[in-house]
Order: sequence, then structure tokens, then C-alpha cells
Amino acid sequence: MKLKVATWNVNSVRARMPVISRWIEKESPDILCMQELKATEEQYPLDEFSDLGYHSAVNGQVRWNGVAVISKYPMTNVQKDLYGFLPEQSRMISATVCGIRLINVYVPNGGDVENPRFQEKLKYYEVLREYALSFSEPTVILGDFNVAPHLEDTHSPEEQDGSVCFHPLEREQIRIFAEAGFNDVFRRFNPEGMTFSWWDYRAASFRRDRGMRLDLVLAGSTADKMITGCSIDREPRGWEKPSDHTPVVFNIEVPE
DNA sequence: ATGGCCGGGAAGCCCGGA
Repeated sequence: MKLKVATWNVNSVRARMPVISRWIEKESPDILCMQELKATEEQYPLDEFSDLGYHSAVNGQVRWNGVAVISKYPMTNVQKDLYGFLPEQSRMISATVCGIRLINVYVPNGGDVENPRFQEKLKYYEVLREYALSFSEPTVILGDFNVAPHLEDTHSPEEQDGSVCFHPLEREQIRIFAEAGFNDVFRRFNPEGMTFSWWDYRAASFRRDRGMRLDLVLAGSTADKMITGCSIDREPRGWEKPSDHTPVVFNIEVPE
């Protein structure tokens, strides 16, 4: 059975519901992992997703952060805690669906390199990696990693080098994920580069294609072998009232 | 040729985003 799975930083699930439902009707993903809900579990539009045919697993928070997985198939062993790290920030939810462990994550932005939050960001990758390595099922980490992994993943690598989301210490963390067996799935299917998943609202960035690839799918080796394709759908970034991110989609062949 | 945004919560700005 082939599943279509997507990750999308929606930048407010309530403000984005028209765009999200339009995209779901266009693409009919089996599973969609969302970040930056900016909503509590009480504010989360559970009934609207249910009407669209999805179960929801939600880790909400007032005003900031918040992540959710919606799935056409049942989710089991839903977890929201990352070893007690940053307990006040709802940035992770994971579940097993059709035998695959999906870890949906919204890595801290970090503010800027001098900000204490930048050190928390670096630590977040380490804790996340340890967590991801703890599962015996085929495992996929997907979400907003808030780093462009390589030179070909951002519009102006020379002038951005050393700034937040393109700092060598952040990029190194994605290399360490690879060393730990978590492969950058989009890159495998799209080796040419300069394909982005986020464009700033300011400065007409989308029209000028001045973006960054911040939204990643990192698959453990067993899961990676089951994945048959991965792409970025730029279309909803051009719709009315868009998120500043656009969906990253992959296909995975799972046993019946 | 250049680049000025967006969302939420409290309030009529400020913080955070990246």
C-alpha cells in the first residue's frame, strides 16, 4: 500500500484553514504533519478535519508553536514529550501509522546567533536525534528544521553564511543526522538544488524566488528504502492568504 | 531597480518568526 505523506508549517491553523482544506482537496494526502498551529487543543479545528476524513493528534499551545498530525489511518502510541526538554513549548508530536513511526517536529528558530535561544536550538537537534533513534519501527522525522542544510538550499549562501537558519553549527547538525542514518529524502530525489520550501512574506521573496529549504524529511535507512518519491508543492504559497512555508510531500510503500 | 509582512494576544503595540 502506498501512502502520501506531507509536512507543512501552516503558520496558524485557524488563519490558514481555507488554504489547508483547499490543498487537502487538491492532493488528498493520507497523512499531513502540521507545524506552527498557534492554537491550543481547544482552539484546534478538530471537527473540520474530521469532516475532511481525518483523525487528529494534537500538541497545542496558546499563541505560539503547536504541532498536529492528521491521518486517514489510525494513529497509535502518540507521544508529545522529548525527554522533558523545553516542556513549555509544544514542538513535537509523534505516532505510529501503518507501521511507520512519524516524528513531526518544529525546531526552535533560535532568534539570532547571539540569543540564548540559539543554544537551545542546537541542543534540540541532539535531543531529537536521541529520541528518533529510540524506535524499532521504520522511522521518519519530518517538519520545520529551521535550517537550510547545504549551499544549494538557500538563495544567497554567501551573504547568509553564519546567520540564523544557515549557520555552520546548524548545518552540522543535519550532517550528524545523516551520520546517525537519517537521510535527507528530498535531496535524494532532487539532487539539483535551489528548490525551496519557505519564502519570507517581505520583499516580494516568493516572486523573486528568494527562499530557503527549511522543511525536511529525514528517513532512517529502513524507512528510506520504502520511500519512492519526494517533492515540494509550491502552488499553495501563491494562493490568497498563504503560509510562508509550502508543503513537502513524499510517497512511502508500506506493507499491507 | 528595489523590496515596505504576518499572526496572536492584549490592546490600539509588541513579540516572534527566519
